[in-house]
Amino acid sequence: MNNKEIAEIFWAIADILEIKDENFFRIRAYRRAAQNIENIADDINVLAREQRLNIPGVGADLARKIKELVETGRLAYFETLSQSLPAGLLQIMTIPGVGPKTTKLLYEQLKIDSVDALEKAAKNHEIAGLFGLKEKTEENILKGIALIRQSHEKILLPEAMRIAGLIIAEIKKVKEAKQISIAGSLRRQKETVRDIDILVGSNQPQKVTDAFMRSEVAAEVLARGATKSAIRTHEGIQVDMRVVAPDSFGAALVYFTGSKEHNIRIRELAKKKKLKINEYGVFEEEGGRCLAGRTEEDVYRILGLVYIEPELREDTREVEAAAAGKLPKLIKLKDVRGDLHVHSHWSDGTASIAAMAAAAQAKGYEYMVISDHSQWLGVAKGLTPGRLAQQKKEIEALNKKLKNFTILRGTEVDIKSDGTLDFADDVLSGLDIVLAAIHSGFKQSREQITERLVKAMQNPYVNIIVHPSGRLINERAAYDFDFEAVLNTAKKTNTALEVNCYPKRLDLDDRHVRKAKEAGVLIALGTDSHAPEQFNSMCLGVSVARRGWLEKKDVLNCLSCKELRKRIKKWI
DNA sequence: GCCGTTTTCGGCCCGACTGTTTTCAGTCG
Repeated sequence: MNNKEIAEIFWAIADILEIKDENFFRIRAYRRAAQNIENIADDINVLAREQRLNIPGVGADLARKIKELVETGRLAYFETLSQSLPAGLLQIMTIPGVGPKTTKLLYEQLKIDSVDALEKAAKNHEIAGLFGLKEKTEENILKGIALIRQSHEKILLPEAMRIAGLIIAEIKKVKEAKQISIAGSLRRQKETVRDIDILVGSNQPQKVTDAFMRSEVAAEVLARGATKSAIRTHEGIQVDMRVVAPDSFGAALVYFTGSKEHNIRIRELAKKKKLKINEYGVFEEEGGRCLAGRTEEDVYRILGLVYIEPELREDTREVEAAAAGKLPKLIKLKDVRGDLHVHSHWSDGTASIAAMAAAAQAKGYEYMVISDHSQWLGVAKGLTPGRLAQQKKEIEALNKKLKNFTILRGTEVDIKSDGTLDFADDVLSGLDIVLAAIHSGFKQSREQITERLVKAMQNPYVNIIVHPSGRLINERAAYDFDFEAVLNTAKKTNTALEVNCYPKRLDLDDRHVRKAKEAGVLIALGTDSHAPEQFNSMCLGVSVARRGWLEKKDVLNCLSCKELRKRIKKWI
């Protein structure tokens, strides 16, 4: 049973307890634990086995429940609890606008125990007339059901940024909008987001809201209050906007950026200092004097914290680090000096090496690695050693012509299902840099896949393992492998691990990146570009790196070309 | 159910909008 599965059970327990109207704080405790279990990259099985379950929000009781789950695959408490309510009630609770109280009411009064039954009842107008419910609620329930039946995938970062950009452009036309910022999980640069949040500083909320509603992306108005409103776009994505006075913009930005857990943490901290923090500012508990609010920096400073970058605001020890002045100085896009993973039309890319080099140079890079696929990957026109030798001539000729730019000769060599590499050592030894990757056998056992990765890293010529977990967001889960074992070998063999910047990959993910840093393993950023415009996705990899607490020194391609060549040498 | 620079007991973040109400509960973020 993995972290995700155990977290799911805790989320479900919280929902059931909520329907049963149990103690709110007990419910919150389950949710907090679930969130934290999802936030760590450590394998919870290993932690449980080695008595290392010191996860925030997990006390003696939940640790015992985790152990039970890990050891038996079941949890007696959860099974008893689930049997006390129909499973369909949890589904009903996922309908927007329908919470635990309504779910309970519907079940007790009308025996509604599934989304289908609820839909039928709403259509037959059986709901209006129940205590506190009328026709409008029936309408909203039907709308909500339609919504959850659409495919409910979270959207990828670039798509969310595109939509946010269109709305911001519209709001910018309003001269009374003094400050505009994205907020929420999008500002924290999570790899996928469920909705888009926008914050505006203005003394004329009415005018700003009008512009928001007018935006061409708006398909439907979900809520419209004096300062807070929401729309749904044609793509079905919810966009929330909040307008506050410019003097409150910083406090509101902190509040609206979240995460929820981060907000709770700093509000608790404020309380200890006899302060109250809300979206309008930081106030003295007694007297209510406002001490900060205009900028985020002010808000954090009053709390005794240095500024915390949005990407770190996940309540994963960043508040403690900020209090101790030990936050990392996060890597920035402009620190990146080259791209370590680029394809050309020699394999499955669309452009020539020269065209790719020109695009990389336009990005201000000093170098790029041409890493076309190896022969085994037939679908990608993988190169034979013969064609690799021909490619060498082309690259050497280009390098002679190029000024202040170097094309490094590499390969993305396939790690075959038996763990051997697709090129012999004498082929690999002739290259500047070697990337290795798994492209097949995703369903092999944890031991087999771990062994393949470890074996590849032990090869004296392999410098980087690319897209190490093999996941495709919303499409394919990562294959199962022992990440700690991979880190240990990476450290021992001076092998870097990639953050692949392709929007659907972002692999490693932020949690694993942070573990890699803690283990002293270098990270390589590679766009995996197959066309010139794909160099743009470097910013996504940088976001993952930032969310993983990386600094410039943790990233291989923040080095100059010369330093890079030195740094990747293997000593085994 | 968790947790401790007041505490091992008694706290636990804060406010807006909707739909239903005549002052609020439920839901959401």
